[in-house]
Formats: sequence, C-alpha cells, structure tokens
Amino acid sequence: MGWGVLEAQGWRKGPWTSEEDRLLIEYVKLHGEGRWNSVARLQGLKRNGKSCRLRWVNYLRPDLKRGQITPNEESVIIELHARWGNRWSTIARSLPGRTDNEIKNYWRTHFKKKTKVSPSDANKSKARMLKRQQFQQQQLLLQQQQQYEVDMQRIMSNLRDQTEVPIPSLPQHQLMMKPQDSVASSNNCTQTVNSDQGRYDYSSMTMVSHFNDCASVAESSSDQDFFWDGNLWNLDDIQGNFSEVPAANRAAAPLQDFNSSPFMLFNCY
DNA sequence: AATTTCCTCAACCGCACCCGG
DNA sequence: ACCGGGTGCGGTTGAGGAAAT
Repeated sequence: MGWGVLEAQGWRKGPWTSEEDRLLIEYVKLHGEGRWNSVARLQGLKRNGKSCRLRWVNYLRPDLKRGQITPNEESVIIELHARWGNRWSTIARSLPGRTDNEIKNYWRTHFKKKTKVSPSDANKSKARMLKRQQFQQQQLLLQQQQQYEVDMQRIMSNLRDQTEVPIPSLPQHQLMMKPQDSVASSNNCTQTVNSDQGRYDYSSMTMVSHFNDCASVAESSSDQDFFWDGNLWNLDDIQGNFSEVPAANRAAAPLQDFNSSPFMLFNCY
C-alpha cells in the first residue's frame, strides 16, 4: 500500500491529479451528485465511490469558500460546538461554503490540543498561531480591499462613460474602514460609517487585550464584547446587529498593533 | 545552514444508517 | 425480516511546508 498507487482491487489511492479532478467534475456536470460508484464505470476513473464523493464534497464543489476561517465563522463554530459537540456535518450546515472536514480540522488544530499542553508550550503555540493568523488575515483583507478598489475604479470610469453598472458590495456584508480614518489608535472615540448596506454609528468603542490573565478583560467582558483578529472589542451604543462571542472561548493573544493593520472589519446583518 | 518540531489539511478508514429489492 | 449497495459521518493518518532551535 502507498500514496498515489494502485490498490489490489485496481483502485487508485492518495492525492488526486488534475486529470482525475477534471474527470470527476465532468461526471458531476453530466450526471449530477450521487451514484458515486458509477464514476469509475462511466468516467474511467480508477477511484472508488467513497473517494470520489469525498473529493467532490471537500474540494471540488463550486460553492466552497476558500481561505481562512473568519473570526465570525470561528465564533459560530465555537457556539455550535458547545451545543452539538463533534457533530461536524451539523455545524457545517450553518457555515455555507465550509465542509465538515474543514471545520473538524480547524477545531482540532486550534482548540482541542489546548487542553493538553503545558501553559508555557501553550503560550508559545498561541503566539505563533496568532502571528500566522494576523499575517493571513492581513493578506486576505489587502486582497479584498484591492479587489474593491479595482471594482470602484471600474465603476467610476464607467460612470464617466455614462454606462450603467452594478455597485459592488464588500464580501459578506463587511464594512471596512481605515484605522486612521476612524478609531485611530486610541480608545473611546465616535465614528460614523456610511456604506451601501446602511449607516452605522460607533461610539465609546474600547479596544482591550484579551489575554486571559489581563484584568481589562474581566472588567470589560460582557455580551457586547466583539472578537476580531485576536482582539476583544467592547462595542457600546452601537446601532446595528453584531455577532456575539461566548466569553468562555477567548483564546489568549497579544494586543493588536493597530497601526500596522490596514483595515478594520465589521460584519453587519 | 542544518536539523528538529510543529501545524495544516487532504485523504483514508471503519462504522452506522438508509433504502430498495 | 433480511440483505446488499450506496451514502454520510466522525476519527485518524501522513505528506509537505513553515517556524523554531
């Protein structure tokens, strides 16, 4: 037995090739999902039905969402895991574009092991994880913002040409604002944000570190706390509806360097 | 610079369930 | 009621790459 080789029954195992992917996609286009055991017969693919189904469900499905689990999704996972336990497929149904496998992997790497490791190891690991998360989050936001700017430039240029084009919306109804334009790097200020989704007023916004051993957490923890990219936000007096994060599930992380982050991101519904 | 450790995630496995014959 | 094929689910493994030493 081994990776990428033929088994005794003639089934291939291991990583999928692009040609195998193409054949599977073609099969689904022609016959739809299901009857996975027919794939080998109809498409000449040397993969068993289970392998085909798994490849489609976890990787090839067109509605899959790629990239990092967002803070909002993380809070949903935490909340639903508290309710359902390891019922990954049930949890996945609440996260469009995410697979049970993805959520299961995310949970295992980000939460489960924390119960086993020593405090010093945990701190090292958390710091490393956070560093990576922050980098990936920044890359994602930069990418989204660049796309948004490209779209806006296209619109402006089209408007100049007097042609009708749809106004793009930010992904997942997210509002973005530059820190220097809004909250700056200090606490307690008021800001109004206008977007095509509506108008939101933020006031008395307080940024706190969410180290578990940090006193400010205990003081500011409430149902209104907002968890974003390694930071806990206390959002008082907000017009709008924001997701909540269970207080029990705040992983330790260092204070976010606000000025280094290109954009703040808020979800609104 | 080399080696070790850690992390991520695609893919596999075994079991359970469903459903038609 | 039983059987077998198909499917879904949760647990586990291991390759590859990144980070730490």
